[in-house]
Amino acid sequence: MPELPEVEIFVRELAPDLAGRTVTAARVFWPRTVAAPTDEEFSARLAGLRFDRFDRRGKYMLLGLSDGSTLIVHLRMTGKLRVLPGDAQPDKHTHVVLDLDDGRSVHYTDPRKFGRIWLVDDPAQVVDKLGPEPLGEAFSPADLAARLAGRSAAIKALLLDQRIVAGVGNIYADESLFRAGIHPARPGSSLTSAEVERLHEAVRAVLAKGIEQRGSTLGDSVLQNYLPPSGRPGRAQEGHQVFRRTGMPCPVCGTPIARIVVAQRSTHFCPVCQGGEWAIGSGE
DNA sequence: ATAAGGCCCTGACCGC
DNA sequence: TGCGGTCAGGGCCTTA
Repeated sequence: MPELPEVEIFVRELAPDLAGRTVTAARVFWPRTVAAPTDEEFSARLAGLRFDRFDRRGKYMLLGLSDGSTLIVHLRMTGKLRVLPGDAQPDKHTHVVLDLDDGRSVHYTDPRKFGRIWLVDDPAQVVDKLGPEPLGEAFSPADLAARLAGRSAAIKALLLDQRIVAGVGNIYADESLFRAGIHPARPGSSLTSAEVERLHEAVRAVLAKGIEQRGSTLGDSVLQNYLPPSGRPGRAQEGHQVFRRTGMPCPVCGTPIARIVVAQRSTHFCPVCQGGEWAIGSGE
């Protein structure tokens, strides 16, 4: 699933291909993919606009256009954006195609149809609820502690809440909690300040390494959930310590990695390294 | 206000 | 081989 590192690589790879290109036509095959405005208005407004800015907020791609509006793309589970030759045929999973003035086309494909695209005047209309960028200065141990205060939900669930911190998904949540040595089911408010500091460091380190390794490509055929526009798979999955490693030895202590469900998400952790002795109300 | 559960979707996988 | 059932999963919506 594309999370912050994967989306970052997407934007970086798309930028040189799209910069200065003008959209000549927009074709929508699955209207629900376009969250706003209506698909007719989407196509009508997009024609004639030129890409000139490229940014990311959390897991959202922000593609700026020449009239000041922004094309926002969220890939969710299985969305992909590729720049293809103009004669490339849309396949059964292609939901939106943007034709460009250089004869090529941007294809949005998404087998799960969970991804969404917006065309808005102000990106805040879509991303204003997001918490701080984890790699930015606004994200500090104090900020994280404040957002966790009084929260009884599992820390794993809170890490997945985009209002706490933007861009962390299932993979990097598990990896961050492992790096910080924190059990994923711990109530958010039960973390000590030392643990919050470790978690803050872990989130940043894990995401930064994910970007460095160009994201995690956990392929399974059509559902290959992440392949950047260049088609070069990422390598971050090779560094995963716990994610989808159920039963395999913990890289630190050798204990088999366990899998539980937290917040309806599969969750992987080391029962020993991640606080085997924790219990609600036990202190320490 | 927070927490928990359902929903959207469909390929993959399992059992028969 | 084919069919039915189940699962995964981010974000949004509803319910308590």
